[in-house]
Amino acid sequence: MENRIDRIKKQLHSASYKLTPQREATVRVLLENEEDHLSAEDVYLLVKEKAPEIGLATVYRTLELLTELKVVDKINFGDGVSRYDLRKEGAAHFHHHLVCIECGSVAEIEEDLLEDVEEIVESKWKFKIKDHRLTFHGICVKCQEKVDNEQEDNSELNKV
Amino acid sequence: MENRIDRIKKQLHSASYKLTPQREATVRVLLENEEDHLSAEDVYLLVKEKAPEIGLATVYRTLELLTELKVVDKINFGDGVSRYDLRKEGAAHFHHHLVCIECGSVAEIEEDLLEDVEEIVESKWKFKIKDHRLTFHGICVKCQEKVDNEQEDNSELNKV
DNA sequence: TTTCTTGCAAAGAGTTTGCAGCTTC
DNA sequence: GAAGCTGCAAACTCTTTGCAAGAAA
Repeated sequence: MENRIDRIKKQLHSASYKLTPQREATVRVLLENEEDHLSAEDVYLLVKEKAPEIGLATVYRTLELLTELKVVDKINFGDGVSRYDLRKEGAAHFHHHLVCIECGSVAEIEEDLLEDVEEIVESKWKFKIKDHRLTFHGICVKCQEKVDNEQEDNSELNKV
Repeated sequence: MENRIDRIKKQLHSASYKLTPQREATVRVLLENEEDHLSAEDVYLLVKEKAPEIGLATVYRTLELLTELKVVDKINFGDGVSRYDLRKEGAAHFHHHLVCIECGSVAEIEEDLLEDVEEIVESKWKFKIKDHRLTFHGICVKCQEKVDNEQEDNSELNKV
């Protein structure tokens, strides 16, 4: 993890920004919660635990900065808040998401899967693709099992 | 177009809603600007031309209603505003978008293209897909040509 | 010193809500 | 006249900005 911090520090420096304590605390929170899709507010609350004097505006400014440097990706699942997702190192493409419409959980797909599709789009629409956003909305395994169990329960009840 | 209004009217009725003059005006604006990706404000301004007394809140309420009935899809290209996109009749899947990072134009792709990908996702991640959002960010044909011309201009200049 | 960065508070943008009045059945 | 719908204004949420003070080069 320290290496990643160092690399991010270099990225900041090469764009003439500093890795201030506030920025570092913010980056650490993102690294420690890599699996989650935190909103600015979420990040703020977590950073506050390490650096209580930090202001929400600083968090917003840092997240904006990290987005600009492509350290994180700003995503939006349609719930009115922007979320920030650490970009995997060396990942050529932005990963995809599976959003469960039952429980709201968000899973990530690292695999590209879009190579063929992008090829078609570039040749057929003459569109030079730089980035993509792919989100599937549906029902996660857990919620599917939940429904199955309920149906089972109901049939049990009907027997009685 | 009248048929589509009629069908939307029926959809509303079957959910016990009425097609009031304000709602009809809103739907007509959406039909007349099917190619665009209007924000609530955009819709409001256009509706005001037909029905000047309409309020912004009514437009928001109508768009929410239409989203609920799946007449329109609410989308977000990350610029802070929600946009509303009329769902194509009979379209099994939500269409895709090509957003130009130069000029901001948004083109639509009707083709599904994701059949194979969805199959993989459903079997490998056991995720029951209900809907998807796919947006490519890149450079549209026009802006590519613009860049080409500029480069040409520059080389012309260099000659002199 | 000069430049960058921060925290705070205020402002801004987009959206939602409460409510009284108006329609419609 | 009950139920649904509307316009208006106020409220709310998320995000950005202005500014004086602080930290770093």
